[in-house]
Amino acid sequence: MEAKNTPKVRATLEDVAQHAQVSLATADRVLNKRPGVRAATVARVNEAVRRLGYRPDPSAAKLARSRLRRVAFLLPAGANRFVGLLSEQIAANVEWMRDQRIDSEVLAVNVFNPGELAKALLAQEGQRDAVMVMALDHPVVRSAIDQLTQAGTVVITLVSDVPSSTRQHYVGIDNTAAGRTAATLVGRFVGRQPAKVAIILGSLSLRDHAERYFGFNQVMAHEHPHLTVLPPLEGQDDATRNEVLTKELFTAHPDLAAIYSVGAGNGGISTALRTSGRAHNTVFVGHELTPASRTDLLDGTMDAVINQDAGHEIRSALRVALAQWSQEPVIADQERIRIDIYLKDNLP
Amino acid sequence: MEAKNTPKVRATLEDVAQHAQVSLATADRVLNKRPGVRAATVARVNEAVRRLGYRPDPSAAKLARSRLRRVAFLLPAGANRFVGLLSEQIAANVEWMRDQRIDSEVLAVNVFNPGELAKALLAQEGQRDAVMVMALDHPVVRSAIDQLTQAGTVVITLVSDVPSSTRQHYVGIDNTAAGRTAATLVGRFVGRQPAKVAIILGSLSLRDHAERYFGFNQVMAHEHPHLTVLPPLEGQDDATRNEVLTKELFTAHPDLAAIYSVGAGNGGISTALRTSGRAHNTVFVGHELTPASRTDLLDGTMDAVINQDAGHEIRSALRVALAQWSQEPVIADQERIRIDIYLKDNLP
DNA sequence: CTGTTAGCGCATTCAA
DNA sequence: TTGAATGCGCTAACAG
Repeated sequence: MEAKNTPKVRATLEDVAQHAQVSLATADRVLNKRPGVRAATVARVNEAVRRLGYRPDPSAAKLARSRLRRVAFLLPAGANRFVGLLSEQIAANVEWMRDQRIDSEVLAVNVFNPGELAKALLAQEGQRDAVMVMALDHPVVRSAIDQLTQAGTVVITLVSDVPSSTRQHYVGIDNTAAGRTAATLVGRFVGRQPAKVAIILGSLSLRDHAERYFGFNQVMAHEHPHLTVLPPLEGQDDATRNEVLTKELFTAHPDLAAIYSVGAGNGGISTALRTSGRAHNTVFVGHELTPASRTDLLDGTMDAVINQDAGHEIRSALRVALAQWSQEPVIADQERIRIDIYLKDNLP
Repeated sequence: MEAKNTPKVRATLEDVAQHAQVSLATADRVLNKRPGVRAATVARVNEAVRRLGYRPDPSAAKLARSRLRRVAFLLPAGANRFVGLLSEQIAANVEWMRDQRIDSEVLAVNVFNPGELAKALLAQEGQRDAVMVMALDHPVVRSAIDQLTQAGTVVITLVSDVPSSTRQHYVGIDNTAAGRTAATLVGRFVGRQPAKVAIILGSLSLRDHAERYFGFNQVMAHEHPHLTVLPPLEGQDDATRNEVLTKELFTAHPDLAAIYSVGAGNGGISTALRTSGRAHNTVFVGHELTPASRTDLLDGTMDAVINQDAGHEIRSALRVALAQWSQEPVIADQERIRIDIYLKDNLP
């Protein structure tokens, strides 16, 4: 059961250099893709790397490196609980980042304005080794991302993807699957009798919201045809607006059986449910585990919360960046962000 | 938003030594709790560590260390799918372990025999820096664990805990909560009409099974009183036995509404459900995501799978050990093993 | 009980 | 375009 295929004594860059008949410095140059080495030499070194199964020792590399890698997190400005969690997790990982020779900074950006976001992105060119961005999927933003990656900056999209861009990686959940998951929960919790289901979301122009909505409808249509899905209501992720929308919903559809909240601002929905005395007989499924949604889950106002772990997302983004810079290995299934389902019973 | 409280330039052991007026070697001795230093000197060094906010650089420490830390994984012998997943994950992490100066070995033990397990544990004394064990909670085992930790070996229980022992850490889920989670799923999926629910488990003498059973009953009794929970059936985690038990269940209770499978051997239950044509109208909730349970979920035979991520458990155990040995930081919420709920829609 | 010293494997000047 | 030399922060062997 032991790892017998990996040699007990690891090849060093020095070994590679010897086998390739070059100096340590040259070997290092080709390893780190630095210019100023003849093509033939590059080939020789790479061949030696292959033959020896060389992989750099991350510890040695970090110790020797003087310069810190600079990374920027571009997060939406404004008070969104989930974004707050992301910031907290960034803060919680500064020590670890120091150990990894990473220096990070959080920049608040008005994400809803594509122009501003693009400007903020472009301002990072040359300033950072990586930028992690919770982006709006818009042509202007896409092109800014592309320009950044051209310039050699690692770009990682966070939570909401910009799939058509050249970003190196997306860290976040599959939002269509998340929508489907919500639908199954709602469908099974409501039961077999015909009923109405409402959807409240921030805006259909947000990629993640649109995808969740799509997934939700898919499953509803195919697997729960006895349930009627009402037209989606856009509350701009605002609790106050959501509260109003929810109340209107109740008057228009006294027989409403369930609500799926796609975005933020769940507090408003909870309030409406509670004040109207319908908290326990309306199925309410929403996203993101926060102190508020946790309470709602425990007191029965919410029935399930679908979550993406902010801590995992931050660490994953960082690990992926590290892997891009060096030749460090990435454990694929460790970097897959899961769609967590929380009931009152399995809260962390 | 930047980390302004942590100094840009990190204190080194050398700095600590200077401030404490000792040599590097002595500083290192007290840092690593090695003997042969006067109490007064120890105090001076520790004071300097505190004042400077010193934390060792893990990269430097790993680079300098020649000896590998030796860890043993003691896993149940015999073909259990989940245990297989654990082994796979160990294998998948050998590269990473090498980077961390860890050398691991997997030992198959007959876990159901306390004497054998204890013997295997004791055999590790002096041989390993840490042992990760999927243990049976039994006095003989507990005392073996205690003896190991006395000897300075880090012991980490995996998947099933031995709480009364002096093991440094438990890596696994809260099984009572997992049982509660299962109950809520079953309760909500079955609906409001009175019905019967069956429980199949490996053995009530296994701590994790007993805890899940307990949690399940708790929630059933308090929140779903209209559901009748039948006496638990013990199938020894064996698929064949479970199939027989399930068939007997159907003849004895033609109106059975749900089955909660606490342990392994779900294949037998699925087979019984399918051959009797009840796969889609019996709620079936079980544990551990394997290729088989994944299929059952997708074809509707299973309704939910409660999982603990084998990969996370292995990496967590390793990280915790690393933290015990050195002063490396542990990110608490990263080490909490979550109770994952999988429906057909959020499969990874 | 304490100090001196020599690397660990790589990044990074500075020369050639 | 390439090489030699230095040092990152720590561990560990060796001296006293």
